[in-house]
Amino acid sequence: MPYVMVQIPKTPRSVPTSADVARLAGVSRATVSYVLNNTSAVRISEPTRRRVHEAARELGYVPHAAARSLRAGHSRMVLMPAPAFPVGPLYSRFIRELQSALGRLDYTVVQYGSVGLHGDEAARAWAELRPVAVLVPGSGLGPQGVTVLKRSGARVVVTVGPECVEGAHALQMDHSAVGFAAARHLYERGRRRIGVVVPAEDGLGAFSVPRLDGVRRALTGTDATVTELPLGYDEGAAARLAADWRARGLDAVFAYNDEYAMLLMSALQDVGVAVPEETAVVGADDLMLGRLLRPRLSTVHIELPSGRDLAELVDRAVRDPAAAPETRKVLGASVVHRDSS
Amino acid sequence: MPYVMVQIPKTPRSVPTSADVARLAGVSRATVSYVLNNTSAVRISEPTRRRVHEAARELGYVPHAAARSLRAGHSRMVLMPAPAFPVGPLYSRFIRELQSALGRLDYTVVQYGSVGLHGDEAARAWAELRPVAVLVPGSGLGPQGVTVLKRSGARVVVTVGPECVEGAHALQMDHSAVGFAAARHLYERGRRRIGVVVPAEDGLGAFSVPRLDGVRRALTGTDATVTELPLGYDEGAAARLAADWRARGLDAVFAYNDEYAMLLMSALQDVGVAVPEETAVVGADDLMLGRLLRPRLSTVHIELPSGRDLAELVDRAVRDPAAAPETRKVLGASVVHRDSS
DNA sequence: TTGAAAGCGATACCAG
DNA sequence: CTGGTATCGCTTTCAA
Repeated sequence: MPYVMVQIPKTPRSVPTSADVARLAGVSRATVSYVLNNTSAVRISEPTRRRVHEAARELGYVPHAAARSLRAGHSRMVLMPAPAFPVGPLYSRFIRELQSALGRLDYTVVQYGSVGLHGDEAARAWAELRPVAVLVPGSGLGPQGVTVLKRSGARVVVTVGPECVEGAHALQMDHSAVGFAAARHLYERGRRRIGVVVPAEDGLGAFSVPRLDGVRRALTGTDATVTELPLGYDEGAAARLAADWRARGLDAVFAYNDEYAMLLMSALQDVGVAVPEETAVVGADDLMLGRLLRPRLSTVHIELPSGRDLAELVDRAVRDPAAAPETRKVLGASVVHRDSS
Repeated sequence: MPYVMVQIPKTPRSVPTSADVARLAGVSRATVSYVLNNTSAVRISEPTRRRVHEAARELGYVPHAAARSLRAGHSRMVLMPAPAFPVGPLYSRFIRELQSALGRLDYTVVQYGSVGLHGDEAARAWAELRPVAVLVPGSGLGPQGVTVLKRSGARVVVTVGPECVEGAHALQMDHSAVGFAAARHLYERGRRRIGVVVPAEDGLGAFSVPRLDGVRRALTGTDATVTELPLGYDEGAAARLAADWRARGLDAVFAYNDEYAMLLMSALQDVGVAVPEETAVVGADDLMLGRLLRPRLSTVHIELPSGRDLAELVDRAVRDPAAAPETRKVLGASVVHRDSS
């Protein structure tokens, strides 16, 4: 008795494609596509749908995103470079919010690990993935980079950082506002010889330089002086800085952020410098831990844009790429006065 | 006089393809591919190479990754889900190291923002990108998920977390070792009624539960007791916990990590509980800031695997996917005894 | 040394 | 309702 041998691969050699599903279900590839995408333009009979779903499940079929977006000519991938610096709780929360908001709008958010890539080289690497939108925190993307991205199909480029770049939307987070607020606060409380901590760590320059500039801006035209204080994030460095503190004659310091502030404040106390009497200390970021030290740390509370807002901006821009790039200033900086200043 | 109109698009309507480059350079698409990929199998004349490069530059040509990997049948993308929890400095450094090490091995590392996706659903979403390797921190990936990923072409799946999953390599980071070390330390110092802080925050259960288990494991068969202490990360919650502290009669607490430890220690001091005399406090993660509080915070120093090691494991496994999945225990936990215990 | 053409996987049009 | 088939951009034989 003759019979037809139907191959049922027990251990599938290669990854199943829609053609395999079609074969197993006894239909054409087109039908598979219709069924799995719930295409409303065509009506497929219920038994067929069932067979297709069944076959897909059995084979463990997963559609091939590359093939799909190649065919479609576009994707819904939003790309951001993965941060190259130690991320704080603020930024990390911002990213999570953004991801979840974009996810709800049906975008796929991907952080691209571009270590060692710089400027336009990085932009090209991102462009290879043909993302529909690119969000770039920090500086480092020039107009060239924006052009590369747009030329390769990105409908939206948003910079999230200090600068505006031609052709890109900008969430302008002007960190100089942080330094500005801190300096104003210190000046108003009678301080005149003001130190500004500048972290020695790499990758923080994008934040520390503007913060320093903000301090300078706040104090130009006054009788106050500004002194840069390079500081590495370790106890030894802090102790060395504190050792000859009195020789510097500073009566206040804006310490870049709360962590550096705590480090320095602690070192100052160790050498007997009274905080705030002799030297006022102000941090930034309003970390929980700043409230626990004694004296409680004064700080600059930073208001980042909500991830939802950015997600909406992206979505709007994707739908209407012709619209003029928006530039929005989005960094609230307000001093939280506690006991260290 | 008839002439041929050569279109030089001033504002390119669509994104340039290798065909456009070929046209502009006056060669075939094949030649473009050879030149741009430096294919050594064929020798292309220098003038031609120059013309191709010129044309590519002029058009701002960027190859299409999807098309390429579709044709090639594989990619060098390493995918990891983006963390859904607030990342600390340890983890963030680990990721950066890993990215840069894999980058040097010519992989493209991508963090996939899978918020709201769970278990196998997430695995399917990842599989659509056809990554050559998937690194999954934390738990949440079942054997099903591993199967889906492998079936869709992933040559390597590595879990980085508490569990081993069938078919996947595992960097087993057994956080119970952290609790274990802390508990041993406290026991040896004569403490018997030991509290364990369990963060109320979402997403931390993957760490807090094993840490608690480790404490339990260290103390079974002894005369010590273990008390769970749920705690939200804010001053109010800490104050409430501290308020009726003496009623609990605990003489020690392992506070999940340094941040919760500092929060709680501060609250205890506020209500007059002497640390370490009345209650010893131990944190974990060995943050810089723990050394700044007084008393200086005892902590469990955690040794994460180096990103380079993991990168090498991935690379080795990609080259030889047939090899048996390795399971490596990689979490050093050692107590750093300071003044709070 | 270069060009023509097949084909990777999925989709959407047009016939049947 | 369902099945061929052209197509997306790129690589890679095979011929010329």
